[in-house]
Amino acid sequence: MERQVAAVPRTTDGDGTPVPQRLLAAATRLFAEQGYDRTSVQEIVEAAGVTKGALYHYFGSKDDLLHEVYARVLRLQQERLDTFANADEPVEKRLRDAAADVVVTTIENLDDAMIFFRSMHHLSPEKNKQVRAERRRYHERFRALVEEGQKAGVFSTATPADLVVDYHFGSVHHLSTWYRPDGPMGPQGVADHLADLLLRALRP
Amino acid sequence: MERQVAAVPRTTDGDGTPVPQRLLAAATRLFAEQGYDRTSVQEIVEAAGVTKGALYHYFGSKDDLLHEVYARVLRLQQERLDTFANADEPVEKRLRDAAADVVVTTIENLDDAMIFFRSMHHLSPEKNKQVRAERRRYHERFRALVEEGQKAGVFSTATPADLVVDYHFGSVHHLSTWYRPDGPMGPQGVADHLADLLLRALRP
DNA sequence: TCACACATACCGACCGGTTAGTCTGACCCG
DNA sequence: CGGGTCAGACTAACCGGTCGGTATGTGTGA
Repeated sequence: MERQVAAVPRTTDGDGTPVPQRLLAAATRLFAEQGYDRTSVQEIVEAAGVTKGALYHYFGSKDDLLHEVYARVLRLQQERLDTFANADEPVEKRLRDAAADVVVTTIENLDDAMIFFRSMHHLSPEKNKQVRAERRRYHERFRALVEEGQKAGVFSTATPADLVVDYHFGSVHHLSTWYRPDGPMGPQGVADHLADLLLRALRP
Repeated sequence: MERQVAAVPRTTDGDGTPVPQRLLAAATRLFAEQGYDRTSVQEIVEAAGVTKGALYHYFGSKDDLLHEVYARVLRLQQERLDTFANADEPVEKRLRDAAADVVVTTIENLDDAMIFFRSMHHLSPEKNKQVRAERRRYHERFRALVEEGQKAGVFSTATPADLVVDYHFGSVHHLSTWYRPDGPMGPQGVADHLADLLLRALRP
């Protein structure tokens, strides 16, 4: 017999997942499918099997819901990048691994990526600022990798590191536009190719 | 003394620009600033100095207005690409020129680019399909350039041409996210660097 | 019995689109 | 040359519907 942990709300309906997670999952799917503005809170609560009262009990606003989606993705990606970037490997391998990993995880969470790039401007100014700040941290960690390689002489210095990073993230950003899971290439295959292009462009 | 050309509507108010163009310009600016869904037709007509009747006299729907913005951009970019791709030059110069040019024109029309990548999913399914088709034509002309170079042996065949094109357009797509006109680098500088990265990645 | 976790019912604002009508310049006919 | 007429360009007023958000009620486990 198990006791309920106090921090977890009791109601889980037929499903075992707690309500806030269910709301977040439903919102993520619907935002990706229809866009933020075209998804009504009514749709979200219906998809999660609750009512608006429940949503506004856990989240301050529709905007908050979107912000939570962002926070989750950002945290995940920053963790992964740090792991790869701080590994005990030569810089070219660390950069390649990090570059390929962001492609794989982006493909594996295409919904989040779609929302991320399509709906950022729907966030309230302050939340937008906050997200941008965390995003910059991510960008800078990645850029540091490139600069490290440039200083060590294994990467070309022909292009400023900032631009190199934007170049690569552009292709990541773009994935949600063209990548199809039923296409000829799997996530790892795409990741290998894109990381390869980056490394080839950086050859001295 | 001049006669009015019959094809041009008479009313131009204080400004000399005809009403449909004014509506299109106002819509472009507002869509880029606030997004499609958050821009009401009321805002558009107020910015253009007319009323809703005027808008619906010239355009079938708000959706039509967006489609017109797309059509203009697509036509422009396809023309420019064709010019560069069909020039009498070695393939590596044609690719470089085309790759750099799309960066420059994108930066020079950042509003349109922003709308393009952020609001495509707001188009009605049929208009979306139409835009996608024209966009594919563009993609394929670009890809043909890469393949031509690969067959000629001047570009590496390590990466499928399709992926190379998506890689580059990813960075173009991404421009509206990070490029700032008051930043340290001008359009041509960015274009040179991005084209350089592409060509370097394609070295055999 | 009290705090929490929701459900129910409702609000004012605003949206895209429509409708009926007005103004005006161009053209035709005598 | 002149005045009637007609189409096109637009205006003002309005519509049904939907939206995000809220106020209040209720059941329940601790």
